[in-house]
Amino acid sequence: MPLSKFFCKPDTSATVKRERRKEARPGELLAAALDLFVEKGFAATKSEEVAARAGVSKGTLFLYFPSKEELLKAVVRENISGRFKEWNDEFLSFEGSSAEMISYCMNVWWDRVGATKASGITKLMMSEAKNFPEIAEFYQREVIEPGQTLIRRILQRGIDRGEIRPLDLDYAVFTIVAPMMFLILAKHSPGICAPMTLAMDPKKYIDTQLGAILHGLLAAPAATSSPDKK
Amino acid sequence: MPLSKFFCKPDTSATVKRERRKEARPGELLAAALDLFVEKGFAATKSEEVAARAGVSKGTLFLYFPSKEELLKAVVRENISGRFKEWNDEFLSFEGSSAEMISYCMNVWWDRVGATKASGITKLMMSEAKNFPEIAEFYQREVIEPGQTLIRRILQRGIDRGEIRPLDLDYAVFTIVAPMMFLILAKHSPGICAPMTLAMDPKKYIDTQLGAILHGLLAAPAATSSPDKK
Amino acid sequence: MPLSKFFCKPDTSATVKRERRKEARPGELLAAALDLFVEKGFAATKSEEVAARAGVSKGTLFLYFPSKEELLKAVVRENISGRFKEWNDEFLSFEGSSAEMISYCMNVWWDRVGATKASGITKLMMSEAKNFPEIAEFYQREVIEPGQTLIRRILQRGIDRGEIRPLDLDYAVFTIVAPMMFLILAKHSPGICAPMTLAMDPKKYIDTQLGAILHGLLAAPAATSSPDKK
Amino acid sequence: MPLSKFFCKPDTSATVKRERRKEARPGELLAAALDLFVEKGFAATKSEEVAARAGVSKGTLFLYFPSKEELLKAVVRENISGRFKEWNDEFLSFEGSSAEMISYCMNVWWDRVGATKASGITKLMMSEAKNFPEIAEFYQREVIEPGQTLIRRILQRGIDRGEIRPLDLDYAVFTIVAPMMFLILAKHSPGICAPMTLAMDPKKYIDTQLGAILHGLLAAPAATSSPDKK
DNA sequence: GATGAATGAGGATTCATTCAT
DNA sequence: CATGAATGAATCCTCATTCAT
Repeated sequence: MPLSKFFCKPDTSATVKRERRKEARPGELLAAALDLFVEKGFAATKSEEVAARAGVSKGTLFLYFPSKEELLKAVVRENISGRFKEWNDEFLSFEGSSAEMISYCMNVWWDRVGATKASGITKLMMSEAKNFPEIAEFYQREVIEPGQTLIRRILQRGIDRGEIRPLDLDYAVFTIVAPMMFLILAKHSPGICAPMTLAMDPKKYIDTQLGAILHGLLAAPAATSSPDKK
Repeated sequence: MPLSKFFCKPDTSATVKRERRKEARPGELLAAALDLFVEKGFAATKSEEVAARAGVSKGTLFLYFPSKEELLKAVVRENISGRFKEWNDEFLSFEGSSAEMISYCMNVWWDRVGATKASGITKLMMSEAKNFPEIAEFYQREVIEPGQTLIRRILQRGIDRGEIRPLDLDYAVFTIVAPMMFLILAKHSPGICAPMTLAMDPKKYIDTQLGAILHGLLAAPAATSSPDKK
Repeated sequence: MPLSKFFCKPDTSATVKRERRKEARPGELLAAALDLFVEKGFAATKSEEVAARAGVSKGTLFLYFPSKEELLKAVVRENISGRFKEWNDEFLSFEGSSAEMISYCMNVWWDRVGATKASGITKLMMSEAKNFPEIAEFYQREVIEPGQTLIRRILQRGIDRGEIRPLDLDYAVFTIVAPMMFLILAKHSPGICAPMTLAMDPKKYIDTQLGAILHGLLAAPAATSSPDKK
Repeated sequence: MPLSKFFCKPDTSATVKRERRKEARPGELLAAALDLFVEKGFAATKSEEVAARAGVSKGTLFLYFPSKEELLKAVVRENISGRFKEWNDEFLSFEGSSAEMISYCMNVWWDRVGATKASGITKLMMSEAKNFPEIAEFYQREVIEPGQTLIRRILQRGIDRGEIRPLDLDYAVFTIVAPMMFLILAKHSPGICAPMTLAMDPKKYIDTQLGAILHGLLAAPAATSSPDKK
């Protein structure tokens, strides 16, 4: 610890560059890796590309991650928020109707996950789960299970309060989950979900789906709805 | 299950089998390639694996397809049903209610595409579209656009007949499409959609989603819920 | 198995080249590897060099050996003759004097091991034993132990017959072993043992050493030999 | 064990230790390098390991030695005793019998070289001479030639005095040299010379070999054994 | 001086593709 | 036609060396 640390004004210019970078490196590399793995797939991404996108050289990547595969693991670990407990608490104290709750749930998910880079992880797992069972299992435990549990609780609460029809929850959760997955696909694989000509607005999509999910597509005279049309 | 199964006498002589195989080679290679590309991704699949699964040697693969990439193109081309025109006609003459039509649409799609290997193509495009723009464009043209047009027509017909609420069709089609994509994901990336402990029954899933999509999740006192729309 | 095998005269020209080579490859590669590992050390030898010396390309090497390290193991395994049992039998039935036996032992060792490529293995182990303990252990078991046991028996027989002075056999074996090691060094590390100007003749060296070992360096009046000189 | 150990007061202040170390750096690096080069070979030793063992950072190593290869040269240069002239003088004035002289020679060599780190240089040259001809030549000139000349003189003196049988000196020197080389091997490549179960005592080994070399292995009735020579 | 973060040439290994058989 | 041995470009990864701090 050089004395300059005490007597000089805190390093502003030059000193910073190297030292600050050192701490920033792993993050920059993880971000670059996430981008590229999501964009091109794990196998099709060269480690040198990752390094280049992070603004460093090949060698530097391996200074921070011992192998490309460990980099992938780190990417997944890094981007899996352990935020489910926090969300759980948030929903435990939620006071509104089930419709509001579901709406809130999907919108919050979009803002905090779907719209962020973290959504790329799900896209990544879609392609790579089979190749990296160990990572897939981790993803299962950290994301899928807590997520579905959370949604299940929301629906159960709605059923208990008489706001939601009694449903087979095993399948009903997918009614909430499917649009989320669809949004991720639409974001990361444009052209797979919609014609490239349509620039989908996620918030509008969520709104529309909420309308369908909550009230159905069918027109008002609901009592008579489907059976006897013709 | 082709009709030939019922009308032709079963293959008897070995000679037949062998000659049959020779002609079947490209098809077997395409099938093997589809399986593996879907399972492990294009880049992570070795051409030798494809050959091995098709029961031929590495060299033979390149006898039928000039390169791994051409093989991918052929796989996509081969598995894209040009059946949209036929389906279109089927729906033009459909006589039931919109609810029945949507239900029929999803179930037929599942039987003819979702449940078959052809569904792998969609999974494949999810991962590889970015890497093979040429193929992606082809897929767009041959699958996405006709598919969405078909669904659009069904919904438009429903709106015209007063069976379906007036909707922004650009987004409403996703209400039908999203569950299909979700099913494909659930089939090809188990563990991404649901906990591995749940063995999802696709037909039951379709049924449940149809219930939600058509009538909404909310409980009976619907009279007050839908009117405010519009 | 093509019928040509039975009806055509055995393939002499073209057919041979490829097929014969396939079986010859591993041997050619092992020979090349032994040469180079001995010459330059394991770490300093590039796999491409090994391949080149065997007259094939880089890739071919890895067709036969999964890694450079496995190649090293194979080299050691290949060159460690399990000939000790055969030698043991040879010596069990030996009829001459102990002097003859020791002389025969060293000369035979030189002809069958020292003068052959197999001697390179010992040179190799001198440098690499520390880096590859697994291989070193194998070498211990297959070479060192049987070899020393054999020599021990020869000396014990000589002592029993009163031809050899009673000796601490643990150390006496080295009297036989050391010249062998020295010959290997002289062969594989010229300049380490003798000035480069002297082209050592191994047979002559063995003879000289046998003279020294058996009769000592000191002049004839042996009874009075060393103590009271000067 | 330098005399300073006995006459100087032990280092007390930290400052001293640190400054001492600064000056000692090159020496510590050379010592570390010798250890590691001997243990693992030149190519298999990483410069960072050398630095670490010397307790400094990678960068510091290159502050003192411009390259890994220069480090090797320095290691060899540093550890080659220029003591041959001094030894030569010692032997010129030696008064004992040839047997005593040879015994003294080997024991002194062991104490001053064999038992010290300097012996590693010989081990190092065994492995690396081929890769660094320049260093090998230096070693030749500085070690092999003076060493063998010294031994030659001892033997010649013995022959002249009638204590040693007339011998081809070119080969007779090896009778003295081989046990030395063997000791170095036994020290640095345990398991190459003897079963790992035997912890060889160098002094005892030297004694035994002297017995063999001087008097031969054969039993007493020597009168008949030596005359046939000549 | 000393450090250790960064570099990039170099070596191990893979795998699409070729081609002699 | 079919094969699979051979190839070598491409990729992962290492490590000697540099240089800003």
